[in-house]
Amino acid sequence: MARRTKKDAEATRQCIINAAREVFLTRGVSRTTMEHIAAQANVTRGAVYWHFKNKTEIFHTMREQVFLPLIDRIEDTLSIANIANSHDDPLTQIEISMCETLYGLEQNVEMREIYEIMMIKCEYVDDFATVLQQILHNCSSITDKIESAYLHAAEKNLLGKTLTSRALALDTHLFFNGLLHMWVKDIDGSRFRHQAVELVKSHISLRRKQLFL
Amino acid sequence: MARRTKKDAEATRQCIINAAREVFLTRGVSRTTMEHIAAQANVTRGAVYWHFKNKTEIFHTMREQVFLPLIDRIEDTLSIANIANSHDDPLTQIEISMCETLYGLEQNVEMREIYEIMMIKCEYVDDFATVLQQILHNCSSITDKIESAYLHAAEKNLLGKTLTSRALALDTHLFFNGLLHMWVKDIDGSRFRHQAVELVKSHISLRRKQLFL
DNA sequence: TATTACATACAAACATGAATGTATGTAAAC
DNA sequence: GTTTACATACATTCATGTTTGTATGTAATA
Repeated sequence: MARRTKKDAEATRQCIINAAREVFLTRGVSRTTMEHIAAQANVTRGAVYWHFKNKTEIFHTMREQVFLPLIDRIEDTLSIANIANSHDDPLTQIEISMCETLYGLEQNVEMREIYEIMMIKCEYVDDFATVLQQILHNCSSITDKIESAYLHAAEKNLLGKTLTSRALALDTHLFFNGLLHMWVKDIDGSRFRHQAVELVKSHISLRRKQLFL
Repeated sequence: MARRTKKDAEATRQCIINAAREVFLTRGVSRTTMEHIAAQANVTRGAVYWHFKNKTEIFHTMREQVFLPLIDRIEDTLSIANIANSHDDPLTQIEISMCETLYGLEQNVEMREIYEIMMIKCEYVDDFATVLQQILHNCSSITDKIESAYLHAAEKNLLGKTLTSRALALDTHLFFNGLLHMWVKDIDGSRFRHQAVELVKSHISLRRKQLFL
């Protein structure tokens, strides 16, 4: 086949990224070869090497395409401005933020698959070690956002316990991190997925001050 | 080199397992070759193939050697008999169980490394997919144990909130799962490791009924 | 408008280096 | 003497990256 138009080329490129995601998911990142990706995308390795330097570059591109917007959205939902302007109280906002992510996982196949790849189909060594650093950085950032939401909640006297907002935020973040991991590992959906939202609500309600004691 | 005594052979075998762990940690499981392992153990591939069928078998052996006893210990600490007989209350028992695991991670290099390998240096596909199932099974079991501990706590009127023991147990388990993940990923120890025990205590104290309201 | 010159988007072939598993050799233990 | 515990050598497969070939798009030129 000969040269295609720019639009076609871009389609090919995206096709390769999608193919990579599918193969990564079934074979794991390390065991996936350029040939696997090419075959899945119905092109030759030549095409793949034309668009990407190597497998690592495909991985990073794939990740950034779905993951970074996602992080942005979470951070946005939990931003101070959003918390302050919302008609929901801060605790509900935290709850909503987590539920939205879960909803995204349920609805968006790409997102679900990339999460799965990053959690249990990828080895964080060499070129991939930097991703870990980015993840840690994102975690810090999100925890900070949650903390400030809890601070707001404390100001509004919504919290029942005397833990610091920092401790609450870390606890929430670790809970949600654990939940996402189990959500992904629970492939058949029987153990966690069906009750994930309930678990989030329980988690938040544990923090809420009980009225009418 | 020629034939050694049985004792020597067993030492060689263990040496290979240790070598594998070290190489898995730095190179990831997939990218580790039999040659890498052999070199690290100061033997040839011949020796490795004599003791193990292939890399997967080494991995499973390594994992079972450290991980299974660990699970047993956690389950033991949280067993009904232990909870009932202890002079500590059930909530403290849960706290102790988690702290003991953290202490183990801090003290035991092998345990720490294997955790790290299993969490971020291994792709759960093909032969390794079964490990995921085992992990899920262990998780269920531990969550059940935590739940029964919370039930005891409820009976003793130690809990502050009206959540079910099941919900509390799942929340705790997810929290701890998330904590372990961050503990492992936080290689330089600056973000989580130093405050891990505090986080566990905060988590439990959130559940405890406040006296003198 | 037609021609020219070049860049683009691949396919196909090639060269090289691993990595695996197996087969064979061997010396010492039992 | 036989088995054990390896080391060494071999055959084969696989994956990578590069190079080369080529048909077409595209833009400048005349």
